[in-house]
Amino acid sequence: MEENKHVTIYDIAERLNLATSTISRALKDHHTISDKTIKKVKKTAEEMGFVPNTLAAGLRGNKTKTIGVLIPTVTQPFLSSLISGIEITAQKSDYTVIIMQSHDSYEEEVNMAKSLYSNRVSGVICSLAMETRDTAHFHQFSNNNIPLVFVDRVPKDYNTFRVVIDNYTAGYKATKHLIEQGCIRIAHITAGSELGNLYNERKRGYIEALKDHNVDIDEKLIINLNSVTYEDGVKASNALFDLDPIPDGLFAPGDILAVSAVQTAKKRGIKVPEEFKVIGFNNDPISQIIDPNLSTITHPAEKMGKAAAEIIIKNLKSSKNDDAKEITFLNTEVLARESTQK
Amino acid sequence: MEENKHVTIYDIAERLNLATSTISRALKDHHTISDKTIKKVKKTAEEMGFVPNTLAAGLRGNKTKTIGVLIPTVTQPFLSSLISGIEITAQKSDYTVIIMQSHDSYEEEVNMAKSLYSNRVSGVICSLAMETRDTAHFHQFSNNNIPLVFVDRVPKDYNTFRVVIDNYTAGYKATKHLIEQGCIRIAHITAGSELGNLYNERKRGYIEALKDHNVDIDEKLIINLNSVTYEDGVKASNALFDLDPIPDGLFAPGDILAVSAVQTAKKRGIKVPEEFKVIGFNNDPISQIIDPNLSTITHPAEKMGKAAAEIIIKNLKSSKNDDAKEITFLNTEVLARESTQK
DNA sequence: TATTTTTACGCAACCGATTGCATTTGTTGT
DNA sequence: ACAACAAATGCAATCGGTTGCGTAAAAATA
Repeated sequence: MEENKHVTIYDIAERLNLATSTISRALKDHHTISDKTIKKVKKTAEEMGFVPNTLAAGLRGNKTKTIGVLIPTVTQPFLSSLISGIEITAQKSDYTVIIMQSHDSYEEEVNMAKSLYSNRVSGVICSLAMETRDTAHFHQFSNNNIPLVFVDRVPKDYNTFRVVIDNYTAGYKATKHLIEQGCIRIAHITAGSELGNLYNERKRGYIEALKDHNVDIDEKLIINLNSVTYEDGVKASNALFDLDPIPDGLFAPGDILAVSAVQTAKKRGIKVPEEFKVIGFNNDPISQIIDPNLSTITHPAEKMGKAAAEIIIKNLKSSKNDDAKEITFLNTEVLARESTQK
Repeated sequence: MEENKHVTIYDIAERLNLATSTISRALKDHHTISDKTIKKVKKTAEEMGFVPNTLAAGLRGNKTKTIGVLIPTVTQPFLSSLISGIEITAQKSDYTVIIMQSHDSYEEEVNMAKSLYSNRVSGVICSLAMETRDTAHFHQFSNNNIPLVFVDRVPKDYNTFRVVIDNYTAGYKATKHLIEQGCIRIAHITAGSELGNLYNERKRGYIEALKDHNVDIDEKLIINLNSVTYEDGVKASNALFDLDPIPDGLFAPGDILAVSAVQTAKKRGIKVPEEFKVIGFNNDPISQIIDPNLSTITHPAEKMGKAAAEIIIKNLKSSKNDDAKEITFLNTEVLARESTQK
């Protein structure tokens, strides 16, 4: 059992008969160190298998080159793509990413925020838990000048960076697309949520599009859900199909819901898209698997991740206390596929 | 701009006129500290908004209560479920999880392993990158007594913990299922990979099942891929459908491949399962979305994650140098759905 | 050659929590 | 009332890089 103690700069210093400060600077190509020494140090460090202790550096400098990511779950395609984007950008600037899942629980979110703070992350990227109504647990970051970026599910009353899509416009576009495909009784599924007002926004877009195109707004066609699981979607769809007449279109604010509607329709012998057209949201992988292929709204997950990480890194570099916490809007598009074909 | 400096145990000590050692111990319910003091300290800590600095503790104790996870990507359903399992277990014991993606690149894997080591993770859970042929970059963990668990895509010649399924048996079961459903010309798609020999194992199971049931082994029905993307699957399927006669069954070692085969079949007017039965692998979400629903082999991702994390934590607690690095096998099952119905 | 400037490196404090050991306070026994 | 012992707390070193400041050596200038 080789119990190699970690190699430190002290070990290198001793071997080369230099001061630790010299080693430290040499490893960072500090200009006051001669090229000869730098080469010598680096070579020796390599030979001895030196790996810097991030903790020590972080403790001393009170910064860690770590970005904390706090999201509901990693298993949703949108969120795992978001992570992917964050990670790609972070890695380019040599940042490490810590990922924590709130599982949409407020309590867990509070704990994990504390844990991230405890780990002295340099910046935080967060998509709020469904349950979250209060954002006080993020003050610890704001107050200590730790850049904080909310993504997608963002609080509306918090002065910090936000990376989002324009949910209103996206909802409008989706609904307009259905209208253009000939729908006149368009249903909508929505979900209640105080802080993450994205469903409300999508609904607003839906309503406005109906108004603008003189399509009747029928409250019976709007179903309100507490969560957006497949099962909820099935229930909502069945409720819609129990109506007489059934709606001829549906704007579902998520592909899972849309897929559940398509499958429920098929089960009940309702033809998609002939009798019932559906447009989803997110462009999840399943949207291309289902038959008929699902029309949907693109949700630029990876781009959003990259944008969020870039904001953090840029902010960390400039270290100016930019009070301007801008909101970044990314584009969405209608992806017309089979499920809304005329 | 409130520039709150972080509250430390020194601040608490000063306020209460106690030594930092007392504070530190009080916060951990050390038995040598009186209940009165403990309560007082905890209350004050709470009031002052104290959050322990993980870095300082980690530096001092040379342990961080952090588990490093090094996987190809977070966007695959299997891997994101794996993470989920790891996270759930880790959280129960108050461990933090750092996730890094190798993107199936050997070079990135080497770098990130170094980064994890640099961050002094307490343990490491890894699923190897496709490219990886050499595991020397994991010695730094083994040599320093940092528990290392490989999951799913594991090296065969490395004496450390491994959590896997029995790919051979799974492949055997899948193939046997097709035979039982009446298939006699069963195709198979496989992928080359030195270290992660799981495709080879699945193929072995396929071959053995054919032999055991006196079904002809036809090399033309075995397609070898370099990667397992949807596009590759389409190519492979088309190659199979170009044969005359076409195979009547396919064991695809991944649901993406299986789905691509089903869709390709449908496009070419081949009826699934009547003319062509397919069984996949993993039980990804898409397997329940596709029409017909895909028969598949369960792959207990979350369980594997939990098991891996438990091994790490258990090992860290006992701190015995267990030389017995056991291999944990988890069960798989055939999930018979529509795509293999008689 | 003496003096100023530049270059290269060393010294030591520092970050914040932990912990072995020393010390003080409190309690029990006689 | 005093030794003997237990309980509660303090002291100070430690983990490993980082960095401001000081200084010796080398190079440039007078």
